[in-house]
Amino acid sequence: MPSRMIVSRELADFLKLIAHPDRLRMIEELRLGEKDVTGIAAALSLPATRVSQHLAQLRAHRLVDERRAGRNHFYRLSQPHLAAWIVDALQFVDVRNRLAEGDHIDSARALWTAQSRNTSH
Amino acid sequence: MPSRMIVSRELADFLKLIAHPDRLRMIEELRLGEKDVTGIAAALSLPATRVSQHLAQLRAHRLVDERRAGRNHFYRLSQPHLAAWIVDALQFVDVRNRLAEGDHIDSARALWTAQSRNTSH
DNA sequence: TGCAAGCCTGCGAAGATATGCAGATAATGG
DNA sequence: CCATTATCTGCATATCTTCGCAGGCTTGCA
Repeated sequence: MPSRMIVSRELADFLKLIAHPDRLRMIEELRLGEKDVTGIAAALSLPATRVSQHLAQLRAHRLVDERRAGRNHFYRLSQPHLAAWIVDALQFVDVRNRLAEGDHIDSARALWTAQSRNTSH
Repeated sequence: MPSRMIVSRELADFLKLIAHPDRLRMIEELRLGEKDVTGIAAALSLPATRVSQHLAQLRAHRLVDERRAGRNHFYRLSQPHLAAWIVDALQFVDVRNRLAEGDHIDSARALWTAQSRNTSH
C-alpha cells in the first residue's frame, strides 16, 4: 500500500477544497475570530446562499467549527494557523504577475497580515 | 479595484495547480534535485504522457525550470522551498482520516522529509 | 539519410465543480 | 399559531479538468 499515494490524494483534496477565491477570502475573513453567515456574506459582498454552500464544504472537511446562537450560525477556523499558512503561499504565486500587475500581492499580504480589523476587501 | 479579490484569484489558481495527486508527488519527487520526464514517470509509475502534461502546467505557472540536454528534458523546482511548504499542509488534513486510517500521513511526512534518496513511493 | 528515443501538443469523452434558484428547516417575536 | 429572519439542501445547467490516444518535433546514432 503506497502510503504516498494515499496521502497525496488526501492532500490534493484538501488543496482543492481551499483552492477557490471565495473560500480563500472566507478563511482569511475568519482569521481573527468567528463570524456568522450573513456577516461573512456582507463582508465579502457575496450571496448568502453561496457562502453557506462554501461553508458546508469547509465544514465537511473539519476546517471550520460551528457554533449556533439563536438563528445565527457562527463559524470559526478549527485551526487558526491555516490562515497564516495560506498567506505564506503568496511567495509562490507567479513572479511574472507580481512584476506585471504591481504590488497587489504585497498589499494583500499586508491586509491579510494586519492584526487589526478593517473593512476593505 | 479590490486587490484582495485579485490576489485570492491568483492564489486559488496556484492552489488548483498543485491540487492534484500526481503533481504533488512530482513536486516532492523534484524536492532533492532535477530529474527528466522519463525518470519522473518511472519513479512514480505514471505514463510519461501524463507526466509531460502535468509538467506543462507547472511550467506555464513557472513552478518548475526546464533544462534540455540531448533529447532529455530535466526539470527542477524553481522555488525548492515549495516542497517543504506543501509538507507543512499535512497538519491541516482532516483529523478524522488521520485517526481512522492510521499513520499514513505521518509516514508520508517522514518519507517526504527525509534527506536521503529512496525508492519507495 | 533514416530510424528510434524522448517529449510535446491537440483532441474528445468522461468526470468533477460551480452556482443560481426553489424549497425546506429552525428559531424569534408578535 | 403565523410571519419573518437566518441558514441549509436539492437540483439543473454551465464550465472546467482529467486522461488516453494519435500525431508531430527534435536529437542521437548507425
